[in-house]
Amino acid sequence: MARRVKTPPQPHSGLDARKATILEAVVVEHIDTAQPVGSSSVAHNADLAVSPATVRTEMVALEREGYLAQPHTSAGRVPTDKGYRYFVDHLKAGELGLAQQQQIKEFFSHVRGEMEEVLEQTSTLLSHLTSYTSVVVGSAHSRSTILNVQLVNLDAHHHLLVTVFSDGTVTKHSVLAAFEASHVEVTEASRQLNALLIGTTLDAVVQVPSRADTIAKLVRESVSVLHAESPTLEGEQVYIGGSSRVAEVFDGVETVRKVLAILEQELLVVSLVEDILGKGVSVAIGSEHGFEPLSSCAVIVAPVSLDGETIGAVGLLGPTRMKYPEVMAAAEAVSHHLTRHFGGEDERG
Amino acid sequence: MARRVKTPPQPHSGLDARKATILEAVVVEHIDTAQPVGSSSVAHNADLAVSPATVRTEMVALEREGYLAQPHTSAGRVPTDKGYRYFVDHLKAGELGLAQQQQIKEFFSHVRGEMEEVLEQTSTLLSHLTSYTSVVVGSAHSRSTILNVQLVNLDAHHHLLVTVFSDGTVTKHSVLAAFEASHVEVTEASRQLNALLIGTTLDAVVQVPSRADTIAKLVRESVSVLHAESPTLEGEQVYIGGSSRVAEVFDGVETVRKVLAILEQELLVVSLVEDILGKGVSVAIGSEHGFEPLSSCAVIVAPVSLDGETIGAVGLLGPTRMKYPEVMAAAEAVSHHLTRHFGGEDERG
DNA sequence: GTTAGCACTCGGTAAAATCGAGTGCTAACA
DNA sequence: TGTTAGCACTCGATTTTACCGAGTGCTAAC
Repeated sequence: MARRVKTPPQPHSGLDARKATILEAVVVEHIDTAQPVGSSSVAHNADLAVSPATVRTEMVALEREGYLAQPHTSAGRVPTDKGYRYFVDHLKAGELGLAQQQQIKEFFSHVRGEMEEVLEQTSTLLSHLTSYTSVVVGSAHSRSTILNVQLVNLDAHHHLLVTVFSDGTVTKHSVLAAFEASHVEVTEASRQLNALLIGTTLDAVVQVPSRADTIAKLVRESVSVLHAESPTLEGEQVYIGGSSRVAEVFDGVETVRKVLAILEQELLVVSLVEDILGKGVSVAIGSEHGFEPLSSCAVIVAPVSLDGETIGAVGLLGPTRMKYPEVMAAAEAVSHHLTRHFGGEDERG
Repeated sequence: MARRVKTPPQPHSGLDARKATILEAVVVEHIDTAQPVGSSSVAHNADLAVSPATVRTEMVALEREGYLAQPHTSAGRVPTDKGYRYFVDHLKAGELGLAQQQQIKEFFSHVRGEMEEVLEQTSTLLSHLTSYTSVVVGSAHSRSTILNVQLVNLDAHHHLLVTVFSDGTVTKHSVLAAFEASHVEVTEASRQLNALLIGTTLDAVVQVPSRADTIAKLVRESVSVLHAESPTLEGEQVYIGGSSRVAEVFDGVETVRKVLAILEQELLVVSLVEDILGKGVSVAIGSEHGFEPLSSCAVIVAPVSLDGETIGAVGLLGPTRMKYPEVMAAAEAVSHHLTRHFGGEDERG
């Protein structure tokens, strides 16, 4: 699924302390106000003991180096993607508001149910916490082994193949047979399927009986249906929370439309998240991810793991001028809680 | 203000032929242009052999009777909800474009897979067909009987209860036991559960064994987990297609936000659709459904049935000035095809 | 009942005027 | 050499004004 190479964060050259302070001040204020930031407010705001004029000369330099941009002459400065990147890279560990910590704790102490439900509710939680749109991805189970298979007959021709995997996921597949099969035959086929499949993974090839009787045909049909499962499509669940936030945090109908259109395509969302996914909390700003229609967005992703393996991810999507510290902290906190939730004392969905 | 002779408000039925023609012309043009419609364009457009002045007098009457409204003096007229209602009620059977008929046929001849997937893809189809946001609801299965139950153990304490219903749906529930249970015990519990539950419905109470051994405890735990299932929440699937359309067809960020926020809440959507659901294609315009935040929307709903019973619905959501004829035709066509698809020759998900 | 004629209304648009935040530059200063 | 005050200048945003014209309601004639 993940195709593109991730661009490693540029090792930023210089930027002496004062330039860094100024850049940070610009980013912070612009995130807050959504307006271009002028030299005087920076001079006041940050505890630089310098005049606006000095700030201005520094800003010219920052602009030349690509950290800031000017919407037009005689306007304040606005951070570029590169500016945000610097800001994010030099962020000290974000702090999460007490209220939000409380909310997370509360949520995870009360939540219960299957993994699917937990993930779905988590996406709602995340969007409430951050007021951005959230994306929660539960990864595919193609590596899991089969714990149990059951062929259930609906009527003479229609059967349902229900498969339980070791990671707790369950799939069902219709098996439509051209021939009639009795209840007894289906039960026997079910038994044989279990003998064949238990312990194997989906992509493992199994030896199917070549006999021509009803039972063998049922078994063959079932196995082939199971193998036909597209490994990419199935099992990769996507839960999107707070899509209405898109209309709040982006301006411009066209942008809103584009972002919503992307969110509709779950496959795209999955690959986007997986591209960005790194070891800890990862951020893709503006054009850093390859998705042109999302060039005005920033995406924050944190992994969720079980037994050391990444089994999913939580993500947040907002404008490039999003509240990075809080949102990154929230993503990290939730990803931690989720990891503990699935790995730990509780049921494993 | 000059007081005129009061004419008692006409009961809905009235509207002589000419008024009806004028109203229809206004509705059609306003749906097309989104602009207030003036008397002269109506006089031209509709094949009335009358002058704009006459149209104007009629419009005054239509306004007095509540079918039309004026955004402000010296602007054209705009249909009210009542106006749209009249239009819809007096619509002759809508005709569907050939291209769209083709698209539907194509879709249903190729689509396959479980009901869930079909419904999901249908929602995408609908939104493509109509360029509005679509809602597809698959109704709950609480009335179905249980065909098969399987208790699978993940490890000593975690088990998974997988239930197959006669309508082809499958549910899973985690069963977390405080005590250890062996593979053999779980298998036996599974067997007993099948004996107990096959053929019953979810809300039927079953006699559970009162013994204190591991197997009996597993059985009791499983049955209670199954009964704990909220009958409203489970099984009622909602698929929303083309939510990005919201940003296209509504104007005003606030409206977009509100509509998206509603769509996020699946329960609300289900109850909205079920409220509107009638025998054939039903329409709710503006404030006709009780949802205040959707007062600028119209919703079109058509039922999907299996064996004479309603098992779901397809819906379309757009602004009150939506293209009723086409959209109603599309909803009807798709609902028909779906009904046939599930009832007929194909697999039944 | 219908229509032409007409004065009137009022939102929308465009041109003009104004404002002011913010800039870049220069010259003086530590 | 780096910093700063001073200053002229820029240019988007806002307000003001003027104006157009689509569309109306009314009236008087057909």
